[in-house]
Amino acid sequence: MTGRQSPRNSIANERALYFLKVLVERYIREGEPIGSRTLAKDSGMDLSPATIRNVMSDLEEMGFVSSPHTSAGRVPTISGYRMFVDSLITLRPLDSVEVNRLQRDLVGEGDRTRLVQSASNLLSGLTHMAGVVMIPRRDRVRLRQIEFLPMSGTRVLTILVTSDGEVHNRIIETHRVYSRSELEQSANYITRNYSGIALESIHDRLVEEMQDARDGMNKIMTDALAMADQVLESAAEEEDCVISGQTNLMDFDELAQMDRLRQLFNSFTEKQELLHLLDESMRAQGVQIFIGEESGYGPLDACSLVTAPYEIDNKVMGVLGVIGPTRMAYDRVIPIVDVTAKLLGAALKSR
Amino acid sequence: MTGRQSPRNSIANERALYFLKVLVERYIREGEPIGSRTLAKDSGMDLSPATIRNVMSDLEEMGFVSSPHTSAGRVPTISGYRMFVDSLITLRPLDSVEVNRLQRDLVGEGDRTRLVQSASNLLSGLTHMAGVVMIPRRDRVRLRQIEFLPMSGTRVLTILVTSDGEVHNRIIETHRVYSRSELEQSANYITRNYSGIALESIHDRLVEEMQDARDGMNKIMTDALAMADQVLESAAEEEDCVISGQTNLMDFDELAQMDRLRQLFNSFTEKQELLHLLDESMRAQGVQIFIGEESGYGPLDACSLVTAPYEIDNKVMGVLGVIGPTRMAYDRVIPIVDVTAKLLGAALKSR
DNA sequence: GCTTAGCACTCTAACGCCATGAGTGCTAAG
DNA sequence: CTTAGCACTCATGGCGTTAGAGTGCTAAGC
Repeated sequence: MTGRQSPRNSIANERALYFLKVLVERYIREGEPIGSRTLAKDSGMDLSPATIRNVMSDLEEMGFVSSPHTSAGRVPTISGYRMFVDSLITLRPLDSVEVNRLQRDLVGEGDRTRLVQSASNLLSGLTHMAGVVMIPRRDRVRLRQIEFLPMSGTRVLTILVTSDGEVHNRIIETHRVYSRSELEQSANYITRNYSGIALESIHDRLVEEMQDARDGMNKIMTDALAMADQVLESAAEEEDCVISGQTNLMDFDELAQMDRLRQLFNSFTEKQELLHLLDESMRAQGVQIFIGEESGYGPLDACSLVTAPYEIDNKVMGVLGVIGPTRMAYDRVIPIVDVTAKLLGAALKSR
Repeated sequence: MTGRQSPRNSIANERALYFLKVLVERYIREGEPIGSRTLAKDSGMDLSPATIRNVMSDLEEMGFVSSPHTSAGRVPTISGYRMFVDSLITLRPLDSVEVNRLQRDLVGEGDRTRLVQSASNLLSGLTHMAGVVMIPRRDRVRLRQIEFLPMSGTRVLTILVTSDGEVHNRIIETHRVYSRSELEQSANYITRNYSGIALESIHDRLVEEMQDARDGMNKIMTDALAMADQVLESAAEEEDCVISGQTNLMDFDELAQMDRLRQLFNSFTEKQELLHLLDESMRAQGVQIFIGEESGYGPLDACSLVTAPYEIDNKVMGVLGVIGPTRMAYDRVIPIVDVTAKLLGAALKSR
């Protein structure tokens, strides 16, 4: 066992990592396997290709690069990318002009939904990849007002307004026909007794009171409470995310296989698993990166996901990010995601 | 000029069209150019390939078929498809079991939006192509109720409920801060004076009254009317459509070129032009078909669009349809679209 | 002991060539 | 009008060859 074979010398190792950095940067730019000659020139260090070949051999042994076939150059492996983004990367932050423009594009959108949508658009526009913004389950949101309006037959339109100005509505089937004034009274009762209370704690109180009402044979009350509970439920389950610029992904030839692409697009429609992933990165703070199979979600195998939580008053409200090919310009994407998250938080706050 | 060259003989012509029918049917099934030998066998008529070749030559002259290159068989042209669906096609209607299943899948969805969504899903599921359902601008819909709720600062949450139970809301910037009771009064005023009136005629009345209020220096009133007008506007512009099963289209190799596909998918996100097309076919009654470039809309050049308006009480409410490759099983798709339109109409009525 | 030139080797991508076969159009005979 | 026969065209796929890029190894040089 010589030192050459398994370089534990920290200096040599550092140099190898420098070459890894150069290799990844170049590969991200060009998209083609990097040969020793190319890397020798690119590195700026005056070394011959032969030396580089030795280094590359080391890097391969460390699992950071691999070659598609005998006579091709090297490409980064997932661990290579990992090492790159964790320790080697030189970020290219946005300059103030760009930040200002971003900010300008983001404010002036009154509605929360609109704001989120435009944040997603910005992400996809800036990166030429797919942007995604998760609309969080707001857990500190309170009930503000509830309305019941009679529809045809036993149908009732229920409207729920929350403290942050979101409006949820749902059509509900009741046991008998209620008059307009009956419904109005019921709604007023509930608004009076429950407004200002956090949504998630209302349910429990409702069922409790429903029990009481049932015991007292108060059928109207039971129905009213049940209606409130239903619209509450539909308001609670509305966790969602918006994705934009999906079609940008069709331009990357590493994703150009129809079946892969199809899976990917389907996962954008399903959203379920994606939400799960985003949910996970809500706990982390700052930018988080899933490279290739790291996400553990099949359709994203050939992709990377760069996310950042956005917060209001230091409280995490949701996550946003970018989906693109594993070979993406991380040095640029990371600042973009980071800044957008901060700006979205600010924009939401000043709403 | 002999009779052969330009066959105006109606009998010969009829036979030629029969062969066109067989050719289109076969081409739709197999997807490959049809040669004279194949067609001779397929037609069931005891004729030699040579004869068929003559007929094919006629069909080519008539513009119904063409050959991709010298030694390939013939494929239908757009006019060929047109002739086929207009005069030659033998429809394969759904049997009652299928209709029942469809009906069952469609009812039980209370919400109008949900209903429309599931109709779209059904269309794409049944046809393995993309389903689209247009949510119509309801022009006979009346105002039912309006609410103004104060938000932070000068923001006001406006909620508008229409006679058919749709809820629209929007956050609006006002000139000064209004108290809860001021807003309540304004909303009550508008609800009292305008409920029961068709949405589209409200705008004119509002501006009229706004004029009067301005003359009378009644600032509160002007603001209230302006708010109502804004939420009205956003309710009016919400013409939209849902598309599902887009990714199904990736399986058709005639659409497999990335750039085309990308255009197509983008057009699904933009929707603008698509809505225009659908709007057009709202005027027609019964199933309407746009084949290839007939739609006059670039991204759909390689596609066909099969639509049918759906109606409630003989009044057209909207359009639904299917988007797929030009080479689609029209004999199956047309009945599916037709029946789904009827069922959706019925389901919406019994809402 | 690291660096490097030299060299044999490997593998892919591109190219040209050719054979194959499907299908045509035309002509002349039935 | 139908059909057999025939020459012709053209896309497709297999095959061998070449060019080029890049590697790993060895032995010499600093």
